[in-house]
Amino acid sequence: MNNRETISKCALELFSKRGYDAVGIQEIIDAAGITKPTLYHYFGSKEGLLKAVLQEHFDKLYSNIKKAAVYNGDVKTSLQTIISAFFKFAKNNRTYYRMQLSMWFAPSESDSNKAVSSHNAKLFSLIEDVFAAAAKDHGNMKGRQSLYAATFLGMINTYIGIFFNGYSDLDDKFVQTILHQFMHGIFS
Amino acid sequence: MNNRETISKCALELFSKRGYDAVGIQEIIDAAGITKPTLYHYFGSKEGLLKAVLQEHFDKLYSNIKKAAVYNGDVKTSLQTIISAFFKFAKNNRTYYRMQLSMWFAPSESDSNKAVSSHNAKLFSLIEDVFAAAAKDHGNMKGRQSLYAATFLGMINTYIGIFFNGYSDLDDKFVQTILHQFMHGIFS
DNA sequence: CAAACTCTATACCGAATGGTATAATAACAA
DNA sequence: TTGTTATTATACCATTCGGTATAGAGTTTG
Repeated sequence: MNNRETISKCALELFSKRGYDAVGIQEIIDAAGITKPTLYHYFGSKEGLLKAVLQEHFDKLYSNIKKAAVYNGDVKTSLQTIISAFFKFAKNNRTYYRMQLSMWFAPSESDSNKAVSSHNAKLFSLIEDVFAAAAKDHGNMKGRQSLYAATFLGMINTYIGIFFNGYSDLDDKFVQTILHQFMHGIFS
Repeated sequence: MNNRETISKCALELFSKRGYDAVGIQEIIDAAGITKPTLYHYFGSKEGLLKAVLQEHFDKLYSNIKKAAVYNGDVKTSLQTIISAFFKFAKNNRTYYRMQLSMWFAPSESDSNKAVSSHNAKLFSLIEDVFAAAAKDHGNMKGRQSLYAATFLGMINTYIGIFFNGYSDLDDKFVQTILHQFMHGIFS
């Protein structure tokens, strides 16, 4: 592993554990065993480092969800596929997803939230599009894509948070639970 | 309004908007129009200030939820009352609830999360107790109080977050939605 | 070999951080 | 009036913050 990767990895771990604002550059370079100019050579600034770290992992998440977020005529199947994709990613990238989750809920004018907000918007519109497409077959869903997407993502993240806190595993039974809950909220 | 209250109010607004770590003492005293020794006289430290601000508002929230979290034989009614209590409080204390929410999702080793974790635990056990009591009438709920409480609180906070982001209002119809969704998750 | 480029270390910068020692002011009780 | 206590301001502290100027080393290219 080269210095750039080492820095990125250490930064992710520290940001995820203690938060972006609370972690100083000094701490990162100590953990990575390098010096400041090396970090600034690769990332330019603390903010640049955060953005780079986010980008790396988000790209993976985005492509996974993009593959999953396809409406083929059956809402239930689509949503189930999406939930599974999120769960799988969260399990395989716990440190990153923890950080992303905390930044998503961070104050709107914090650097953390600003850094993830565009990513979240991209993810959001992916989900929104599914509901928009499904609205053609289900008239009662029309004009509610945004609300549905927000609710759906909120529930997914709720369950991932519960998983992180050890209250449950993210197994197939859980996928069914969230799916049923959500569908019942929509169609009743 | 005396100096102590002014400081507390300004700190809440700044913490809620930009996050605890990102806000410096200097900024708070500038906003409050006082000087450092005054702040340190009343609160002792930055952490003491945070704890005091949290305590003030949490006490109100806790007593509201405590009144609402009573099981009288009907799960649905109990949960509905709890949801309404949360929604009402969130609407009337937006700034505070926003901050609490961000701190609840903050990294586990951050000062923010440490400061709210004990409060959250108190709230959590209030809800847990309701499910534990209800389990006497519904055998299938037995031993799952923790999971149910986590899910239930997660859904409530999801909807409050959606409300904060402007996707919906927290009206009675919304209470019904979350209630049905949750109940459907449990009893199916 | 020499020039150019990439990467990294020493040593430093000004500004901001959380926090405090000292003392003045004000209110109040004896 | 005098002593006491609570409250506030001036001025300061050591440390840490994010960031950089300079230059040495390693490798590549001409």
